[in-house]
Amino acid sequence: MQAISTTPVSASSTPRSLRISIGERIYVAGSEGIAWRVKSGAVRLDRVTPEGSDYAGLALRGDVIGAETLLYGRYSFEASAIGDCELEPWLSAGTTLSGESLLQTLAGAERRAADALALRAGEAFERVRRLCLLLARYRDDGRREITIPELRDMAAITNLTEATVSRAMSRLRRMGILQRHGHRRGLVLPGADPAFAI
Amino acid sequence: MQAISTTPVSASSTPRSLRISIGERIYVAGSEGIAWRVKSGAVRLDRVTPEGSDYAGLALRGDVIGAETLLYGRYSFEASAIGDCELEPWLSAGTTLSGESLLQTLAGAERRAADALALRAGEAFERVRRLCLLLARYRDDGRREITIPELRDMAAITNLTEATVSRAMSRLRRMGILQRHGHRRGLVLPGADPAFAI
DNA sequence: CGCCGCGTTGAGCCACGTCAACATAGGTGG
DNA sequence: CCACCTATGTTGACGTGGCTCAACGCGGCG
Repeated sequence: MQAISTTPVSASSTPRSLRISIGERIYVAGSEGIAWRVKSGAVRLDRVTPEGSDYAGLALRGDVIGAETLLYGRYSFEASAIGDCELEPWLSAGTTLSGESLLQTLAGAERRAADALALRAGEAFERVRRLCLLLARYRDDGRREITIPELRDMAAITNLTEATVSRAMSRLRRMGILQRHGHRRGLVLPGADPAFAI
Repeated sequence: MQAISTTPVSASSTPRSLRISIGERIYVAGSEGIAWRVKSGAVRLDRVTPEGSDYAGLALRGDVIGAETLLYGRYSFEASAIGDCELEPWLSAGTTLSGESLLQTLAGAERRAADALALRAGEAFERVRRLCLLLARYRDDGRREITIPELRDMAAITNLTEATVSRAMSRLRRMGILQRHGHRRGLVLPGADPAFAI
């Protein structure tokens, strides 16, 4: 984990877009910065408490992170990339706040929160399978692919242990639902298995 | 459970505020209506799927429910009162959308979503205890009180079974953390136990 | 080369789910 | 008023899914 927050992006020098690699911190709670829209990838949000930081939300393509900076100037949560991410500034300085856009963001946040809650219900295998579904994206050839996050992150999201997640992933591979997942994290092609179609 | 959605509240006849009793449906997914701010009480949100409806979020005092109606005119979720509620219309027709207010709502929704996620982590007793804390409110005399939701709702929120929640509630009572909770749901006074102070 | 972080897998155990019986409150109709 | 029914909550007995603990494999890096 390499923190990029040591060189915070201020609103005055807004870049076009930002690339973050899997495993990297995007920002820490309490630091200054701007809001971002996730163009691609997956982001894990954490709430920081005196006893440590706890998983507190998920952001995927289209979601906005750090919106609270438009109010307070500082991030309330901590964000880390759990897949290679591309971010773009959201509502860059000078742009007037569009009520429509804000409402879209609010509605999206509520849907995503429901997704995150659902990932903590049901049997272990089902949870991991649904998480993979959520993380999958379509390629140009119509097949799907996933960048598998670290087990630690998948475990936090599903509220399972790393061992249990590992067993579920092994089973997904044995069943042919996931292909090509070696000993290291990386790109995986979900099969065309109809069971994966839901 | 008595649905009030059969007489939907249109934006043209906006009431000052609305009182809903514990157990009643506030609105169903797909129906027309307006957005509400929860002045007091607790609301359970559900996502409706072909296989039934699943718990999808919690709204407490200050939170906004049904904001998506400002975009689509219809509710995406289903809402039910799990405590006696007082609701007031949010951004009634004619009021211009305030970016500030929307951002406050967005930030609040994200915090609440994090709370809801946290209620599905940790040991059963801890989860139920934290849920009670979240539902407690201060009275004029400085003591706290809770309207205990139905076990079914507490079970859905914490992702436990009703039996397990019942055992946890019994233990809270035996420990003196909750007082006066008979065989029926109702008002309960949390004790001044320091363990309850967190 | 040796260390370290991450992932995998097995063995055993326990917190919680399942199932069931019962208690209590409220409603409804006689 | 009681008799009865239903919905909800309580509690016990028992089974099990997932946690714990541990050993090991593998890759990256100094």
